[in-house]
Amino acid sequence: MTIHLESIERADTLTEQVCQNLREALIGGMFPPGERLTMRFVATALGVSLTPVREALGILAAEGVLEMLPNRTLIVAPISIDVLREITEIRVMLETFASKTASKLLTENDIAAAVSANDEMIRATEAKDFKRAIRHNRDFHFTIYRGAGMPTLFKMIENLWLRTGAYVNLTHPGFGLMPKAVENHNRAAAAIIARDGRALARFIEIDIRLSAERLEAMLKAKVEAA
Amino acid sequence: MTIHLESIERADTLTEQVCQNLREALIGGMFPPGERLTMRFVATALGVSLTPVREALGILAAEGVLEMLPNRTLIVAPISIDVLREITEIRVMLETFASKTASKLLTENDIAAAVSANDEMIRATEAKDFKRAIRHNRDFHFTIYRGAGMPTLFKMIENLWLRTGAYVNLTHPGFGLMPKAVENHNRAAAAIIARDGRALARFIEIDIRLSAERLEAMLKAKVEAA
DNA sequence: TTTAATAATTTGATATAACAAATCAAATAA
DNA sequence: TTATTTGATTTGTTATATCAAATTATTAAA
Repeated sequence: MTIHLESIERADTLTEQVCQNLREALIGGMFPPGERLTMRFVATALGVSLTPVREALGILAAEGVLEMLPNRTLIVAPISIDVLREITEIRVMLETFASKTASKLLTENDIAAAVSANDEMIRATEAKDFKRAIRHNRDFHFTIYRGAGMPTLFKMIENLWLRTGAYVNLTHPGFGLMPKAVENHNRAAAAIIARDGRALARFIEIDIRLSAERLEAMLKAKVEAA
Repeated sequence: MTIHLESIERADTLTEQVCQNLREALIGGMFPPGERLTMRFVATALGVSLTPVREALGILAAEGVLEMLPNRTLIVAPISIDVLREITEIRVMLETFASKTASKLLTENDIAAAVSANDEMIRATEAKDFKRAIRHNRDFHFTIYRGAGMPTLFKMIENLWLRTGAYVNLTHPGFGLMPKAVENHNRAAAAIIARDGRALARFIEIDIRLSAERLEAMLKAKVEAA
């Protein structure tokens, strides 16, 4: 007899949990860039010992999400304008490639999910619920990128998003309301439905560059203020 | 009085040293893909405690260089053909971009270094000293990529190289001798001197695809053998 | 001899202890 | 008051101890 049972997944390691926890906090804009993260603080906040926290922070630092100062202090990595521009060009390459690849592979479910995420995002923006809007924006993009079926590419894109994540909460309010951006998003959704990879890639690129411009303006303002 | 002293760099953390050590071993092909790495083995081999080893392995695993099996065992990440193709496409995008950017920025020293690395690589290949050839090939490529002045991009490229690193030592002997590859390398060197970014990018792409084909053939042979 | 059950060993996960470097606070001297 | 020095505290680094899961070795049963 061969019974088909679901394979039991072992519970995540504490390190993985801490990592994920911090990632979500970063995406949620809980820590502003430059904020210092001490190990004992994170450890007591999450109720674990130093060991898994240290490992998690080490991983995030290796990914460039956190930055280690010469004193060995870890801070949420601030982004210079140069690095932002660099990340933007890389994002354009990777995300347009993922979009083109995905457009042929997306299931009907994927398409429905992406379109609904887009709708929800616009609705949330209109309701000025920016946290929700940001989440749905993420869902929209990542539903597409995941659909490309390329795990390495996906991970790389995720990482680049994470690195700007701490800033997104700061730029988005104004950005979400821009008619240009909304219109662009809707066109992207239409391109998904039509499985028009080239068009989708074009709109994704515009989306990336629009938000990068936004962020750059914000960074410049910050530099001047200092 | 203001004396200008060189800033003292703190010695690397044990974790960083272990990380670097393992990276070099991987590049050098010391561990075949699939090889298991136990923490205690690495720890005693390097004469440190488990803690820094565990952190280093965690980082390498997060980077995809090592793979964690369901049992929590860490092995040198084997590469499937699908992932190889994925990595190849990403490499083409990132490395041609880096090449184009670098061609305008390279200093005369950089150019000299790249050209000399190329010469050395060909000479080492002719002498059938493949270890040396591999090292100089790396130097050639990374001198260019570093010249783009894009730290994030550079890190990403480095990581992709590392992931195929464990295989390179297996494919290279035959590859290095291919007249097509040698000729292509020489043309790339000429393009660097001429600061012809577009041409350089073209040759880099050919180089990537040639070696990827090589590797893919090897992987297929391996799969059949199993 | 092969299989099943049990014991011994290895290995990864986590917490804690100990130390050194860095930071901060308080006290003292200018 | 301002600057300097000393002392106390925090923080990162590393090693070790402990435990549970997994693997391997051994023994007993078929």
